[in-house]
Amino acid sequence: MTTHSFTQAVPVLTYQRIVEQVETAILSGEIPVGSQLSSERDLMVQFGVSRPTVREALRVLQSMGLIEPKPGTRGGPVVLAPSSETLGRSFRAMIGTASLGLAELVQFRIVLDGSASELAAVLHDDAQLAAMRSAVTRMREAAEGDASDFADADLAFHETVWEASGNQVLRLSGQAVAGALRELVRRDLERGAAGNAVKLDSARIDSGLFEAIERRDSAAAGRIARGAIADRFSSMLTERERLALAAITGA
Amino acid sequence: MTTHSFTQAVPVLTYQRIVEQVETAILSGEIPVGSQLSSERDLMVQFGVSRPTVREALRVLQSMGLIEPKPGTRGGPVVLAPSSETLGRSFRAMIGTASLGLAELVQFRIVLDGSASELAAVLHDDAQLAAMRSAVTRMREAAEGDASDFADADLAFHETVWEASGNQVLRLSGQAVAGALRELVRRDLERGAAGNAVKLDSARIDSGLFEAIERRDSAAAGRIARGAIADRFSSMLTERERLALAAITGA
DNA sequence: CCCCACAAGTGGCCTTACCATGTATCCTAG
DNA sequence: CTAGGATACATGGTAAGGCCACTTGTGGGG
Repeated sequence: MTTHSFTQAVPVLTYQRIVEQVETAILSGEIPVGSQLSSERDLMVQFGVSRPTVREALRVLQSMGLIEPKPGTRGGPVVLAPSSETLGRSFRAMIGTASLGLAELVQFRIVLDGSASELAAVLHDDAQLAAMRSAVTRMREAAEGDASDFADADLAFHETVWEASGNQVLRLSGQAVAGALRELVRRDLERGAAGNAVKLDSARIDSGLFEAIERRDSAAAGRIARGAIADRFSSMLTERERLALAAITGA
Repeated sequence: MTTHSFTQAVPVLTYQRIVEQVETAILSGEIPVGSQLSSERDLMVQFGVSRPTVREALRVLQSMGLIEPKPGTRGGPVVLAPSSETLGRSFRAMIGTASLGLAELVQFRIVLDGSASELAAVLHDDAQLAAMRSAVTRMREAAEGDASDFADADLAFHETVWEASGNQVLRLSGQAVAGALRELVRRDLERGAAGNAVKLDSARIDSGLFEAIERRDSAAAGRIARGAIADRFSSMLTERERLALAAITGA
């Protein structure tokens, strides 16, 4: 018996082949951004398939953020400039569908925020520094006032830190995980008296983080950012989970 | 003139509304992973639309990695467990269209691998340790042999580290970014004589990482993992990008 | 008891068709 | 000659109906 390695004989879906052809053509630059493909009716003769099949392929490409429909004469799908939107959606989908424990999200957030703060300390510019300063000020002002104002300022501060890190991936994944966490702890923040103390604490810590970034102290910025999140959520974790956190907070 | 804030009057595409409904139902956990939706023919009466419209919506959900078609009696779209595949595709798409720099991806990988290694050092169990040991051994054996064997062992090693970190988000994100990077450096690894040296280096480094994890030295594991990736890709980065890397490698 | 053939249901794909809308052209009024 | 608008055409969005290959479940025969 000759052992010959055969290749899989799975049927290749026709709409998928259209997606692949167009996708590689776009990613390789063969089809430049801003140009437009033939209309659905033209594509259906070019590929030799029916219109619904062409449309399914175009929908997939559209959901990948590669094209956008454009009606009218001289219309046709236009090739889009790549956007970070789909990447963020992928993160959200992954976090949303993965049945995640709070500890995993907290760990991930610590990792992201810590690194982003380290990078921001080295790479920030004046405008970003000003934005951070204003956000910290707003946090302090809102610490005893409306919870949503405070949350907005808090979010704006971290948003700027992510931006100052100069890394889109950090920013997008940070947004995704922060959003998921916010959902989980909403009740925790709103329950009465303890709220103000927590907010004052957060304001003080973020203030310290800001100063570390301002003096470009990368190590301190990372340490503060990591510790802040660990403290913020430690009361909601088990002993074992707190122990694991120690490994990445560097404390 | 009364300034009343009107809401956008853009027509909402029907297939898009189906996508949104199903998406939120899945992401909120209302439809559990592993279960299956009604068949296309049932969905088309539930939503009161035609089958092509249902199919377009299902294609989009499929391209997001949320569902998978399943033919046959008692069939219907099944809700998938989260995968790193779509996230990796988003990375590759953004790299391909040059809206994401290699440096950002490398930074992200350093952050993820470093933290995963720190966690793995603290949290690993015996089975995972054995798997890592075997992978490292296979790497050494394949260092002078087939490139794909080596890559497989290398991948298996890091896979186990991610798993040992006990954090699904880290694992999925790590897989995604590693997959995207692997695509980019494939040529780099295969080009002739330098290949073996690179592979021997990698094997030696991973071996050191393994030992650090084995003796539960979290700090060392993180340092080695970060340095390994920084070294591996430093030749593909600019001077300024290498400088930013220093902020997160802790070197 | 096991195995296999058959029936039913599913996704994949096609054909045809209609509608609302966006674009371009041309024709008219100034 | 120009500016404006009405008209015709092409585009995407959606619907209805139908065929095929394949997967699955089940019941009948060994």
